[in-house]
Amino acid sequence: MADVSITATSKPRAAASGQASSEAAPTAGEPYFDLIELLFFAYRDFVGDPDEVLAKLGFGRAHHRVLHFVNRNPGMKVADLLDILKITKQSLGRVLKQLIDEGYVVQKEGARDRRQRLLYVSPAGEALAMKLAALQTARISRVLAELGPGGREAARRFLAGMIEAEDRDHVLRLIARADSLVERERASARDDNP
Amino acid sequence: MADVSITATSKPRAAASGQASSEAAPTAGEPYFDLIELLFFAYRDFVGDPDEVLAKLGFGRAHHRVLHFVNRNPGMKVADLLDILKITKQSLGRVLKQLIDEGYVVQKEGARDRRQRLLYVSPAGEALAMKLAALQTARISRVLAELGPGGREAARRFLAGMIEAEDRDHVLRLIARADSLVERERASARDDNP
DNA sequence: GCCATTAGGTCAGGTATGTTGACATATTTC
DNA sequence: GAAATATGTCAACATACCTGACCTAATGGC
Repeated sequence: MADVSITATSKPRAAASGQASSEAAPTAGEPYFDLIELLFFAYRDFVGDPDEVLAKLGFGRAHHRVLHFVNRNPGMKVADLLDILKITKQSLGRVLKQLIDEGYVVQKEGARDRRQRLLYVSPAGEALAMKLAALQTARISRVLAELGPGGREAARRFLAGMIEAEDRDHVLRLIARADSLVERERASARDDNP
Repeated sequence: MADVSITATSKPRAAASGQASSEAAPTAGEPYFDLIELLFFAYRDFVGDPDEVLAKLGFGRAHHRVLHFVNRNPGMKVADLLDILKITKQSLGRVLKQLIDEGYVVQKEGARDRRQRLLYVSPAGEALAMKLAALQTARISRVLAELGPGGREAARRFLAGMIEAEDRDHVLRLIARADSLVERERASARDDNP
């Protein structure tokens, strides 16, 4: 990003302290412009790293989301994915088909319910998903190292709070369950006694 | 979001503690899946509030971004906006034209350089921009109230750290400068002695 | 066993937002 | 006067969404 020089009304002043001038809390309805804009820029760079890798494979952000959640929730149903991503079946169908055709995702018929097409990542799919997660983790790690102890918990609480109240518990459960799911998958890969 | 029940490998276990099981720090390259996913869900809900309002006006997220930055940086050049949004002139042209045609943004010829078309929000544009910012601020306010003192600064440091290092200083300057710009605009609207 | 429901897939067509590339016009700068 | 700059525009295209309609196969209630 080049310098953005506002020419019309710009006059020399205390501009550019480097750290956005802080702690003038938006008491009477003053918008939190700083956090609004930081969230915009932070999110863009956060998804930017994976985007570059994906573009080389002919994939986009939509493929990333599908691959990510399937990797995190092996054996999930198509309907679960639709629910998490909040997109339509048709939209999911297109990207899912590409991921399957190119061997990153596989479907298995449900054992109890044979209508279901349970979703799993292939070894290549897991490798890609983990590569993308590693890129994002690297960015996060750098930040948390700068923030020191408590930074992770603070970030987590802020972000969790930003989630729509109605969905928040579901999301937190999803994250917790996925953690234990992946752990269980690994255990049963080492040793067939989950 | 409905319940997402993973049927294939799911067995009863310590799932769903409500608060994602914490503080098992990703030491040896363990991805920060929790923060990755929280960022995804938080951002989606963060932009979701404005999206609803915008949809009723026939606008999309692209219009929001343009309107937001013009509101925050009155008198900015088209080139500045291209630089912030990192999109092409043609993409910007389409949404900018709509915002101008519908009276939310106005252009004025630059005084020093008459090639420039400096961008300003109209009163209607400012009202809309502030309405959208208020929605996002309401969400943020609720979170910060839950987090207690220091929450805002922690969130700001986390988000600022997530921005690409190369751009970070520019963004922080942009935010700081916009704060003082808006303040100055208001002062000169009250009293013609900036 | 019949039938409604469910899980999933697919066709057809439309919108929003982005892209490249090529030009055009006015203005400033050297 | 020529080169560079700020902006706008035309044309064509790609992606990622959407709505609506319709299909198959399997399940489950009765």
